[in-house]
Amino acid sequence: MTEPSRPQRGENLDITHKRGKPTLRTIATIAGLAVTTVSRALSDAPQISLETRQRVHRIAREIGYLPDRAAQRLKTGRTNVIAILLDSHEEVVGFSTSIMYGIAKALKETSYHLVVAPNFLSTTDIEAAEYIIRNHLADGLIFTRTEPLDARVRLLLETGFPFICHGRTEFSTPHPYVDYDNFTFAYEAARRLIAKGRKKVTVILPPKRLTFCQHILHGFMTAVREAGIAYEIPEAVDLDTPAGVLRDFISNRADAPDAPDGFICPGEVSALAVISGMSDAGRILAVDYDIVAKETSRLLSQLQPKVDTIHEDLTAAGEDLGRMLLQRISDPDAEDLQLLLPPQINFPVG
Amino acid sequence: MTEPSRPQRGENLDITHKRGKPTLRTIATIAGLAVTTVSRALSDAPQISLETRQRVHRIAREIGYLPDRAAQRLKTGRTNVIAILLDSHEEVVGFSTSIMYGIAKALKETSYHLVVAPNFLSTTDIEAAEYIIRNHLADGLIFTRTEPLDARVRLLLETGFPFICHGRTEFSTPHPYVDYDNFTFAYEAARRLIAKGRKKVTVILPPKRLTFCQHILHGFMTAVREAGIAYEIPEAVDLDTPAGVLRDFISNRADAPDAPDGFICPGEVSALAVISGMSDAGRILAVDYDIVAKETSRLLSQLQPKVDTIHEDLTAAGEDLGRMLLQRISDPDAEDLQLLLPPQINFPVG
DNA sequence: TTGACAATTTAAAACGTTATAAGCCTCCCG
DNA sequence: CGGGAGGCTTATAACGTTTTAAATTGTCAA
Repeated sequence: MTEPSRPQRGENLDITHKRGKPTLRTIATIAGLAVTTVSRALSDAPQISLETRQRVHRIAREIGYLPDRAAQRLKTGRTNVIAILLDSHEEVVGFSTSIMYGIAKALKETSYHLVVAPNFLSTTDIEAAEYIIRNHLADGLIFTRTEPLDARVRLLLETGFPFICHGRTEFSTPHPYVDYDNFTFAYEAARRLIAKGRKKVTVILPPKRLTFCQHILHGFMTAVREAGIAYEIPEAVDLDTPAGVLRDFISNRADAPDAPDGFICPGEVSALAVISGMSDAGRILAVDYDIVAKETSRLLSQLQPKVDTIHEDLTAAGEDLGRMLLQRISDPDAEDLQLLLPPQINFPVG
Repeated sequence: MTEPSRPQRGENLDITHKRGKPTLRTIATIAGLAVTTVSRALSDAPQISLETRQRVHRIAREIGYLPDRAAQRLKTGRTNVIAILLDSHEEVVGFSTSIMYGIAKALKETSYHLVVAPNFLSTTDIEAAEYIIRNHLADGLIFTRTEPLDARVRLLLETGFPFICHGRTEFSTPHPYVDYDNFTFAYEAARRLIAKGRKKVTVILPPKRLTFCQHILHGFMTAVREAGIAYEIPEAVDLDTPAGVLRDFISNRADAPDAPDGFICPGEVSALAVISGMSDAGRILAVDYDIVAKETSRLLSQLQPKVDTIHEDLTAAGEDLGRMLLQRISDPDAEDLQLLLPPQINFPVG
């Protein structure tokens, strides 16, 4: 199978290259082929004979050849880079690490790298996106915390740049997204509280500008209206409120008349803050009040087993985001790039 | 100052380029200069006249020129990439997001990008580093959670590849690092507990293989010996123990004889787990026992103000890591690339 | 025997940048 | 007036890949 005496046409038989790394030329010299042939063989072009293709692949594997990203990028214009836009919100505990881990998982075995593009490259996050598009710093973009008429989405749709976001929008043009079914989360959470016999329910909403705030509110109100139960929506606090402020708010509210006894917390920190606040007011969890919380780690359910939890798997979401963005990049007309992930309900029986 | 009638020597006066992006040639055409000249002018080579340099810079700014990373990388061999090795440990809440944010902050305004290299590119984390070095996928490496004879550090020292780690090692060859002064943390934490009149102190240690476990133990033991106070070191649990397991362990221990009444928790989750466990055993924080905890967010002190906290600013650490790695890259002989960050003690007076 | 054709392989050019080595002036000195 | 010497600019060649077009085979019908 090996052809040792094939005529070597390369004028330079020195295999070790200046920078030491094997290149196409290294393989070409070894195989006695032209660089072009090696290139096409490696990309499995049908014009290259099967035997040659296999031989080239074998040599490449043996000498540990890896195509030079810079050269490929320069030639093809493709960067093989996925950028993730971090906004400065990231102080919130453990938020995007899981998502990034998931994305990285999806990118494993592909030639894509994941680069972190913090929004403070520019003054606003939209400018960060603009900058990346204009200068072709990536082939695709991922970001989170969408708004109904998200400026980033608008820009990306206009320019036709591949992207996927975690969260939906209200644009009429469909676009790729992965989202968590927050309607169902809030609906089931409220029903759980009602089933437990709570008399007045409430919910710590995300900041109003975010799309999923509406979804949660909608799910909450649907369950509340179905049951005809009392409720209230705090205006002074949201999920981004510092834990200490939220805690004080809750404890003050508990001391006032008609305090709610059922809480929906779409985040672990808020659940802990509610527990602290209620505790300050002398209320005992599972006795005086109940909480249903969304958790993205196993932290809350382990620390506070009396909290009913509904899980959101952000690592899985990240994996979907990565996978679907790659699809979008390779096929601009791809369908089915919208995914709504179902809540994982962990209520104990009874 | 502008020279409108300078002879245009380029044969191709078409400024708009195929891919639309301005290149050196675009500037060269506009300025009536050679590409080489533009290149050197932009890098402020002294051989180029000041006037030309300024003119070229101005044009570049006006048309929004940004050098092509791929071409630069191909030509110079420099990738302009910093890679951060994530290990799968990242489930732990909020760990590396702050560090990454800090690194990104340090890389802002430079030409460096931050890429996330999860260790599962390969089976072990050392292989991930090997892969990156071998294939020149980055100019420098950042990683965390070092061990005394860390395999990654050994490899990087041997190959001379630029890196910096969060945490120290015990190699005789000095290398760049940023670390938190965990000795002082543990020492001051123990002294605080002792000052509060606690009779028996304990500490939840990090996994033993990590360098900073020794530092914490050393600080702890120093304070304990100075004061001649009772202590114990739990063997069955560590900082990576799931919160629920730790909680059960603490509560069981509290029910047994000679239980400690002073806890050092070098992590927020462990502090919350200890509080839960002690609460299960009917013990009340600040009455029956005290905790001094390390916190990397403001979460714990806001939720549990009775916990004494010592702060570790991971964003700042990340910024130092980024900044110092860039120094190391540009000057292999740079000194002073070792930084020990002091604990920020937040004990209330009294 | 000669094209024609398919099946392979190849040479050459290009992507945008930088490094090397020249080039072209102008000025000054002998 | 010849010849450097500076001061500034430039042409050329690479980096490693892919693309376009062309060349080299062998095969087979006319």
